[in-house]
Amino acid sequence: MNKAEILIIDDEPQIRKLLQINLESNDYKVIQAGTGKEGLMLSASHPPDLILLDIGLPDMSGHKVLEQLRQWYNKPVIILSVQDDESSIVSALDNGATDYLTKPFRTGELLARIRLALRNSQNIQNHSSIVCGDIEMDFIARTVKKHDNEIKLTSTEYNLLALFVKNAGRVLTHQYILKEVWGYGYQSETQYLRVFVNTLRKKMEENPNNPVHIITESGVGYRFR
Amino acid sequence: MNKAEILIIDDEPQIRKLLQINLESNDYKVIQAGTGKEGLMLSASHPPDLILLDIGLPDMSGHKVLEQLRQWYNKPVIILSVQDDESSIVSALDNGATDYLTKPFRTGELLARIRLALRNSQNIQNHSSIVCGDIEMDFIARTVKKHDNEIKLTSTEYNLLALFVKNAGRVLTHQYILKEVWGYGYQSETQYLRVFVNTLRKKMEENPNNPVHIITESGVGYRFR
DNA sequence: ATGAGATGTAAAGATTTTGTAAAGATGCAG
DNA sequence: CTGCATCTTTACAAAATCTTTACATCTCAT
Repeated sequence: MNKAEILIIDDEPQIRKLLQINLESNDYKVIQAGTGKEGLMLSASHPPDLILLDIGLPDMSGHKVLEQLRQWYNKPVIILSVQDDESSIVSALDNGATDYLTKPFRTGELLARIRLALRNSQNIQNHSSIVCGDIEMDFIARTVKKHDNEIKLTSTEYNLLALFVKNAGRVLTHQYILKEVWGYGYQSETQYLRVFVNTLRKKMEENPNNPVHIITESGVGYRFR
Repeated sequence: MNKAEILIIDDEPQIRKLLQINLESNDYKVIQAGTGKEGLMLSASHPPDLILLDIGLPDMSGHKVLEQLRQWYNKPVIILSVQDDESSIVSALDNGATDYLTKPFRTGELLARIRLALRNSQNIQNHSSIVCGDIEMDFIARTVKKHDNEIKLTSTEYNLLALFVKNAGRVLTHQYILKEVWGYGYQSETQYLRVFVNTLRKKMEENPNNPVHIITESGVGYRFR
């Protein structure tokens, strides 16, 4: 499982720094924005898994930012605010905020509420599976189906196929694949790759002699489509 | 849509009265319990749509009530507490609470958080029992039946099977299972898992040598189907 | 066309992971 | 205290997976 990415939208650099340190030490990846506009742009170009949004931004109200975000973004948005104002809280919660914390907040509590929000968003929506022709991969269940029939893959086979599917269409070099699936120090073991690509083809392809999914790019690597 | 039913578990009658008035005037149906035991009984006999749970109960800790509730109840549980104690908040949120409000709370905020919780929970179904093929699990009675015959399971066996059933179809890693069933610090005791999976298979599977329910995913974990 | 380097394939061997039985330890009810 | 149920630990068997080897086949520049 990859690190969850959290976008902080807050104009106070010292708050951002504090949050960054705490979040990163809890194994989240942190992205930062100092204005509402910048936050909206960043979240659109590279959607994070959760957004921490300050209500008191210099360029536009956090309420406005939330409203715009919710037109398309459906992952958690936690509001941070110095305003301990009930109408602000109620309005934010009724307009799509996942939670609302008043500054100064306690770090432990914030982290717990982030865990909760991420847990909920993972269970409800993101049953993210990718479909590539007749192949369907479910990354949460860790299963692979071909024509709705489950294919049994070993752990390494699954990791290899997942790498291919996540990079469908692009050529992956032998070295890169070996590094990602087997780890550092295996980058010259190209024979492993041949063996595993072979068994994957036998399991997935209609005709393993004439593969349509795992294409070999001679001298370079493999490509999935 | 019928009125949503809210169960209040709180020992202070004046708080219950205050909540009742506010909730009923917002078109919720209110049920009340003055002790943890009573709350657990009421929620089991007639599951409400949301529970407001006080931490400081006379007969048992609200944390304990929450833990027992979460064995089968997966609709929102909002904690109300006079303790503005970070460790209590974190522990509640990490153990299944939907939200945590410190008394004295503002009614408008509470109502907004209730609306939010109900909105979020609408998509999730609440199962007090689940049927998986020939296996039927009743989370309230804590019993398991195979072809309508009750299977006798120990507490640990039951917890393990419940975890599997609740996550049917997805691969659960050894570490995750150990953490959920045995707790932190047991994450490397994979041998426990082997022993218990073995006994579960002997009790549930038609042919334990060729299990159809608890599938092993070598190198990763197990999967229930 | 040809041959060297790259890739594919099958299968044996090595290693890791998992399954199983059973003995020892623990805790709890009567 | 005793006996029973359960959990923990140990030892070994069985199975699955990974690694290695040997050789077949393909590709492409000459």
